[in-house]
Amino acid sequence: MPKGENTRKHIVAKSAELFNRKGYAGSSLSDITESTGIKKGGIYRYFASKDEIALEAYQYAGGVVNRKIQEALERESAAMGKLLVYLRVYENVVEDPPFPGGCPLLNLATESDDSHPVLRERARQGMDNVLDAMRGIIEEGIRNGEFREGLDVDALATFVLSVMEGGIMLSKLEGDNRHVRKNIESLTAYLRATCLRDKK
Amino acid sequence: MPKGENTRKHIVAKSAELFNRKGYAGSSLSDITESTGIKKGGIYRYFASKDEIALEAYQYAGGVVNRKIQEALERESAAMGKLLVYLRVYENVVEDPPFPGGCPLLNLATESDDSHPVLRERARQGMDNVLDAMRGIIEEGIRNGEFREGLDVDALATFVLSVMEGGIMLSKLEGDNRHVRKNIESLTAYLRATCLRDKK
DNA sequence: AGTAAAAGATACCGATCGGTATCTTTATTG
DNA sequence: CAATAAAGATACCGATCGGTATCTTTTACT
Repeated sequence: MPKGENTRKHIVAKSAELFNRKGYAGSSLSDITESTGIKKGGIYRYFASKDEIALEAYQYAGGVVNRKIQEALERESAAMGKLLVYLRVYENVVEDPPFPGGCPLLNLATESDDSHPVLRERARQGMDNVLDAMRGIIEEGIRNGEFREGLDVDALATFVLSVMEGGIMLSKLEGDNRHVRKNIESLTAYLRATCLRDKK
Repeated sequence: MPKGENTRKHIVAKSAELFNRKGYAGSSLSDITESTGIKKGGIYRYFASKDEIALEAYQYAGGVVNRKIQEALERESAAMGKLLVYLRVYENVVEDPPFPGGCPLLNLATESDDSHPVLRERARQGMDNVLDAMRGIIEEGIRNGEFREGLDVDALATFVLSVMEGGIMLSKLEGDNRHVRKNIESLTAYLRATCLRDKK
């Protein structure tokens, strides 16, 4: 374990917070040197460009959030409970988000979709991963009889992720978790009313 | 009507496209001079700072979208139809958004919430306006018997706006309108199942 | 047509941008 | 402990940033 590996990880971790808070264009190399305590010379030893840092940073941020989701998923058995986990992780976005700055996917997607193809591709991968995971949960739910058959799996995954991301945006903007929380309730009602096999 | 008024509007209109596509931090004064064809000297005659341009630009972009929504609302009589209008306006976000760059509220909110208090305040106003309008539609729906009584008005407005914004984000990122479209169907099912008084 | 005011272009400001070359310090290894 | 390599700081690069002072052109009014 070479000495510099820790430095590299430190740069990635600190930059990830910066990028996720202030965006790619809104974060400068000087911001990075300031928050890491490492001068430019030290940073460019490990990364070839700001893009390269950002790519790893968002990967890292996504990984942190994903780990927390996986942990919470293990505590759920029902498919419905698992889908709701994605929203519950952001239940306290305002004061205690799973990663500082909120949802990395939301932040990266909205910033990059019209301007930065490379970062956009990273965002798209993140989206695909989440949608895939959700589809797996839904299909499992259908297989074991929790969800009705004939359910539009793609549409439900899209719906859950949309409600989650939209709620995060609103709650962060208002500075109040009520939007995410109300969405958890509304989505619960939706799943009960139109997805469950035996309506309880 | 002084000559310069047109110039001013021209600057606002062009800057709005820029900001909504590439963000506030991602758009430079040079970008504005380039897209407007007006040099810096001309621009700073009408605006004191980049912030001031951005403020008016997002106001303008929101106004354009809002006008299209109002027009579509007039063609709907039922509350449910009216709520769905907000999503339908973005039915073709990818190739034909109501404003270039997608939803100004979504873009401004995600960029400004952790970094730019002034722009964030503008975004919050936009959010409040939309939620207010939706609440009005819902209350009207309850009053005339279309929606059941006891409906959580705030929660429903939050839910509709969340599904809309989340779908826009996903569709823009994937470059495919399917997310917004599927959300229209899912939301329709939700409204039918849990909000309508007489389930049809 | 002449004149004053409004509009806009040119040229410049210091600061910061992303990035690099080079030097010094710190670790690692024989 | 000396030699060597890895790590990081310093100092600099040209370009661009947001913003301004000044000059020229166009427009409007008498």
